[in-house]
Amino acid sequence: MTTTPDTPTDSRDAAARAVAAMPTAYNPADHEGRIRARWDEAGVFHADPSRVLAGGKPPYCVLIPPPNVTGALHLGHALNNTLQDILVRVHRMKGFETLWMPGTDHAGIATQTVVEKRILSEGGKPRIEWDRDAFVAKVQEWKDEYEARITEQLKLMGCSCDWARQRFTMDDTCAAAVREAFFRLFQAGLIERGKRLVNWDPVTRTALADDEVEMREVEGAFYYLRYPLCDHTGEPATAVLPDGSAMDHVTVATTRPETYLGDTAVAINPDDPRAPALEGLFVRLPIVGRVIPVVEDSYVVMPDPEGDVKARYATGFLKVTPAHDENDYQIGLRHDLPIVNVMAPDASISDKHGWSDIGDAHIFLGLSREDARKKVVAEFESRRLLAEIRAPYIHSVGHSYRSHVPIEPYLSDQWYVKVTDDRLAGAAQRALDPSQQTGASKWLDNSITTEHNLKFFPDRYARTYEAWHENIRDWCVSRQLWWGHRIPVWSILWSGTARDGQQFDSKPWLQIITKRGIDKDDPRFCTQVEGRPEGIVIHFCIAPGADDLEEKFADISQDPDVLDTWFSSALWPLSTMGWPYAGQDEQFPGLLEAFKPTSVLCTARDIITLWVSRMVMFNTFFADGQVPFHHVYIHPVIQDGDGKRMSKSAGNGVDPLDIIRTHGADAMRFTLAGLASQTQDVRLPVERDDKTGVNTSPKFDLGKRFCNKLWNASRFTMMMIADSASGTGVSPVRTRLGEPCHPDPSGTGVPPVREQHQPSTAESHHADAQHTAQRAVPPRTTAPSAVPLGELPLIDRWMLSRLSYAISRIEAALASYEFNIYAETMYDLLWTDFCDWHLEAVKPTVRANPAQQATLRASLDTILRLLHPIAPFVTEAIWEQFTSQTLPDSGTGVPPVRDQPHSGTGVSPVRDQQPNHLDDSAVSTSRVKSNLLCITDWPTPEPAMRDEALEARFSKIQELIRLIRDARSAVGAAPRKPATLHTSPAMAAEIAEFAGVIESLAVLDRVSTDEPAGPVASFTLDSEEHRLSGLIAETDADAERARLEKSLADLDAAIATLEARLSNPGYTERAPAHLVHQTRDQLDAKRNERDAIARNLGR
RNA sequence: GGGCGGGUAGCUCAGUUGGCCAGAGCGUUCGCCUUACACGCGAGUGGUCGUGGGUUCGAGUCCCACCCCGCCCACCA
Repeated sequence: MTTTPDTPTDSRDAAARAVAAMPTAYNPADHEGRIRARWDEAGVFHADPSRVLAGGKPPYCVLIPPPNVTGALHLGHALNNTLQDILVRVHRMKGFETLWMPGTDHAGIATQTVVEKRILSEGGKPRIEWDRDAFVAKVQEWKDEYEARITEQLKLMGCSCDWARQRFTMDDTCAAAVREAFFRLFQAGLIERGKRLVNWDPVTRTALADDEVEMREVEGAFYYLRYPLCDHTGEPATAVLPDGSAMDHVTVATTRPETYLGDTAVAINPDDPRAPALEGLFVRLPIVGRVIPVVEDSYVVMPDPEGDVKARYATGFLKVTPAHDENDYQIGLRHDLPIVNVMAPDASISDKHGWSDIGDAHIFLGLSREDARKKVVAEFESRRLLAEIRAPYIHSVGHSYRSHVPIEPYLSDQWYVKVTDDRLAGAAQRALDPSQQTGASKWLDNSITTEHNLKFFPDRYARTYEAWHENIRDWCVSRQLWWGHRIPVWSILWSGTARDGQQFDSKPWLQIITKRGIDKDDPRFCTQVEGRPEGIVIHFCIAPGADDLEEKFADISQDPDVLDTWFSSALWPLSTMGWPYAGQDEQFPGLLEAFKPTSVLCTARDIITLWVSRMVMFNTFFADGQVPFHHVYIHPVIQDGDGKRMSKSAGNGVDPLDIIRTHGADAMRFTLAGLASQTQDVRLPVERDDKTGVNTSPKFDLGKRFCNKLWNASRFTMMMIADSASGTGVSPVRTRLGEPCHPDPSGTGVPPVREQHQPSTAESHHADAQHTAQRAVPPRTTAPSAVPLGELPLIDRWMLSRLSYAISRIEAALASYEFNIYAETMYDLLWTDFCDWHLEAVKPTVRANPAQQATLRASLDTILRLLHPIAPFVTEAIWEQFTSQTLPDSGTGVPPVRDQPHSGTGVSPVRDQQPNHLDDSAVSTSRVKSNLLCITDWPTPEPAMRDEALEARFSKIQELIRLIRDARSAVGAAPRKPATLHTSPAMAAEIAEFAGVIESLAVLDRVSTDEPAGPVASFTLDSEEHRLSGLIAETDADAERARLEKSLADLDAAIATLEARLSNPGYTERAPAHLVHQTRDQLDAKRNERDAIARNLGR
């Protein structure tokens, strides 16, 4: 069955010429565009749910965290998407049906803000003067521009997204999901209207959610204001304190004097000794003239010079401004105080929003809060009512995360999602994997069953998630913006009493809808009634698609507000898959069934509260307790070299496209992957290129060099193969796979623990449901199966062992999302093991040894496969060459589309797909099926190939070679000057086992067991002395002497350490015997080495 | 104030359950255009592992306290 395909010799020669024609440096720009086009044409990134549903393939799905359409992608996006692409590509190669869903986020407030700014900077009119629809159209233009740009950037990075399914959080599909979700929540009583203090952004003039507020340290001041005491009529009054002194005013301390206009009380702690004297008294607000009570409230901090910050600054009297401070609002509720709002939505002082007793305070009207502060202070000072200013006072103040101005606590009517309900926060909390729950959560009612298999990587982030739900507050979802999903609620004010003098019944809405001819039992709407001073407001929420109902409400105004952008983001796992109409829409056949829950969410930690939590809450609510994803991988945040956040305005940002241009996409990806450790931040030193003005980082050079190294190692490998392939091209040696001729080195018959196949991320959580599918992915190997391991030269067996080790290590790293280990393993495998040792070792022999060529082929094959997810372009480019060389009859015109891989029995047609056999007929099969690396199989570790004993032997050899090179270098001998090694018979025999490798690598002309004649350079390995002759002339003896002196000193130090350890009775008595034994051996060895060197020094 | 992460070579970072002389890349020094790669090859130099205690025969690793840096949460008296 082992026929050799007849391969035209001239084709072989052509292949050899093609390899020779490869440039000596990898130039990414020569390849990336072409490779991208090939992927595109092959359509290999398009997921087909039917392949999952038919039971053939296990699913693997990743949802992109949709980038905001506010601007172009930055380096953080590059990291985020590189890591996702790595996961997706690995799983695609493993035979999973992979879906990476791309898309963008409309980013309501952020986008509206940047567009407003741009319009103004281009001389346009402010938003308020625009027609709403026209403005939204303008934003839409911006969105189209940036969506296209972002998509292009992702493609340039090599992201293997399913572009045909790209979504936008405000497209029709997502809009339908938003309407449906809102309606269902409304119906379930989880959405309600409330008049509360909200986080108000006076610049964008909208409410913000709690987590859209960022705290910033500001330098402020404490102002001490005097309020004259009076009685309830406003007549001046005095209080007599316990110490007998009289008091005609109170002094309040505040950082916000301008809010005094809205004060409706002054509070004192009931435990304050002065409290009884003030009982029943009032104060008169200066200028305003408002008479407000002194109330007792234990919230008030009593002054204490030794106490905390508050106590040190406190006077014991607290001005209470319910409309402009959350705590004051609470005090106001407790004491039933009036609420006086003295500000307009832009935070200027205004009497139009709930303030009528202006008095003489009209002088402040119209001022900004900043100017009002100055003026209030000045007016108090001129009236001798300013007791003191203590500055600076450093404190943190909430700022809008978009406009960056201080947040104004502002009383307004807003829509809230009651996330404090057990069905939302509770369900989200219970979704957490039990292994990551602290057990202390108030939400853990185990009588409610949900899927609980949401897992965080690294697991510490589970605590962030958990803590968030413990203290969560209702989510304000209405935004006073134009860019976003309009709230589907129509409201009407029902004023006064019903006709006929009757009180209206509990369902005034009945009259409203009856009048409109709407069936009261129509399930497509639901209502909520809100009591207000001016009457009753009835809110009608209309289900999506009920256009006739909307028409009937046409005379009632729809809520002008839009939803918080995170509302639609929270639905991302559902809306991207076509929920809620997935079943009825041709566009989404089987998507939800096939790919939900998704495999992993890959994001940065700042998004855990904003997004992750809300996705889980909504998903568990809308999808019967199902989690939206099994794993949440939180990757580090990239900072600049000084640990500062990268930002455009700070000028320390790095543009991914610049790096792709200068270094190539693969170089960027490799470097970024190497940064992705388990820590929370990583630093990337940023340097500015003075010529171009472009920011870059020396870190990316590593990736560039690495790609170049791969390119050249591949070139060399292919030359070695191509040269020799002009004969039969096939080894005469054939064997069966999986039958190691080499005895199991460990003697245990099992591979080391770490080498065992670990379930991949997706495999583990799909384990139950996808059991059958799992078996459909058969194991494969990287072994050059046609040659028995035992007949390969030792150096080749060593290389295969290193390959096997690398595969297992990468497998483990991927399972725990340790991308840096993956990258580092590839670096060591390619650079150190393959290039530095294996290629160098086989150079003299490989041309004449087909078995060694097979090893080279297997090595390159495995390296390309393993590296492809990190560096898809360069590996794919080399693969083109590699496969066409292996199969010179390429160009058949067969599209490089693989028909369903791994389908069927699981008995291994897969083996036929490996080009790494010596059996070229097998390779042909693969060639016909596909020559795209991105859909070629992922290597699995072959335990038989791992030979730890051999690796240990070769480590010793490597040490020997380093010592020889060191000696050569130290005595200043020419690098290529051959030397003779004089060694022990045992070592000579071991060297012989490696068949010339050592002689070649260490530049030896001979290995001898004889005594050397003439001057030598000597060194010791273990306790044996080795000498090199033919290297030094008498004149170099001084250098050799100096080198020996240094070795001697090092050895003396080591011996002292070991002796000290052994002279410690505690050590010899209590340490494990094998360690003590080992230490004794070491000491003996060091002493022997020392003696040998001393002898050579003539002592 | 509560929580989390970090402090290891000049720089950026690894260091798995405590156990040979603490590693890598970059930088730097010396020598090399050696049958792919000068984006390269070979060999060096370089560390009181933030500080102080403790546990242990043995601590970068475990415990306690403290000092810096960063992040998250809470807080405009």
